Amino acid sequence: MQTPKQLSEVVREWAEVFMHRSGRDFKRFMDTTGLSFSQVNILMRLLHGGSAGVSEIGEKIGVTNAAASQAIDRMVQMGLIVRTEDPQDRRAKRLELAPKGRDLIEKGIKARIKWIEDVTNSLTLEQQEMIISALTLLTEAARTTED
Amino acid sequence: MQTPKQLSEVVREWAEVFMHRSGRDFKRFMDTTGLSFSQVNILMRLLHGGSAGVSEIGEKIGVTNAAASQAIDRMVQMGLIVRTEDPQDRRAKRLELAPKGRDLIEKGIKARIKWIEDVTNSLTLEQQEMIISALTLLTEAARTTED
DNA sequence: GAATATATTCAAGCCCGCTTAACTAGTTAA
DNA sequence: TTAACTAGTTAAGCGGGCTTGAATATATTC
Repeated sequence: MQTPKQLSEVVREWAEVFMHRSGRDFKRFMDTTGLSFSQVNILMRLLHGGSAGVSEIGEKIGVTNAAASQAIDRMVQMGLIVRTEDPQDRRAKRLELAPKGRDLIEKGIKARIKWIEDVTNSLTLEQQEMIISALTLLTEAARTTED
Repeated sequence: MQTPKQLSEVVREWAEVFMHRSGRDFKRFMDTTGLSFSQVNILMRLLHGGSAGVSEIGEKIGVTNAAASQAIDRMVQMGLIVRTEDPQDRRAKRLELAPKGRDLIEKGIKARIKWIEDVTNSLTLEQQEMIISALTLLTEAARTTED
């Protein structure tokens, strides 16, 4: 067994547990907020990538511009997203998270990972330190290769 | 800054990156397989928890028994799930992943985490070892507190 | 064994997100 | 300044997953 193979195996098992457990929480989040799968995806993208245009978002989440426009419009009316005209190109709109939207999606993420905190609380400080180092490393590495 | 606070912060950032990146792949997986959000959830649950009954699954993924029954039936016809009568209670059905279904959902998971492998490949062996240890720890801890 | 409860399925209909196609407005270029 | 192109919105309609309520079959209880 080589290290790379072990690593991919470990990642796979971790992902399996993670996806399994966050699935139900994700559904509950959609139900309680009244947001669709695509809408949550949009909020996540805005949280992570800052501002963006309508068609850019549609392309990223895999729907038509029309669908993206509709999904966004609903969230603008809910006060989750701020839609302003792009001063450079007045055809285009610039979309950003409103404070309310940022708060909502961050709360959603927190709810989906709360069980991890519960799990890590039962570990020793040394183990927690190791996990901090490892996840920091992973996060930073991931951010250097953004899409 | 206490260690617990750092840890939760690190976990939150990691989760944010993870969810952001797997969102698009998840959508693509649904589109290419023709499966709904609930159906993927069901496959994930069967992969993780072994066999289960219809209403048990409905409850776990947050829909009515009727909805679960329908979603499952479609996947039985697709050959993804095996539905057999429970010998103990012939009213009940026992659902299990068919080999085809197991294969499909495992491929889906792999596709959703491929970017992690790409990311970790650029790390040193020592760093990889640390990540292996940390994720193994997390996975095992999570499994001791199953829902 | 009659009544009640449980597990699942069936049937009808609703709701909502998505797509296509048309439309508006603004930009670019000849 | 006209034509072609781009960004976004709007409108109409479709499809599919969901819910409710009834139906079927088996278990349990008295």
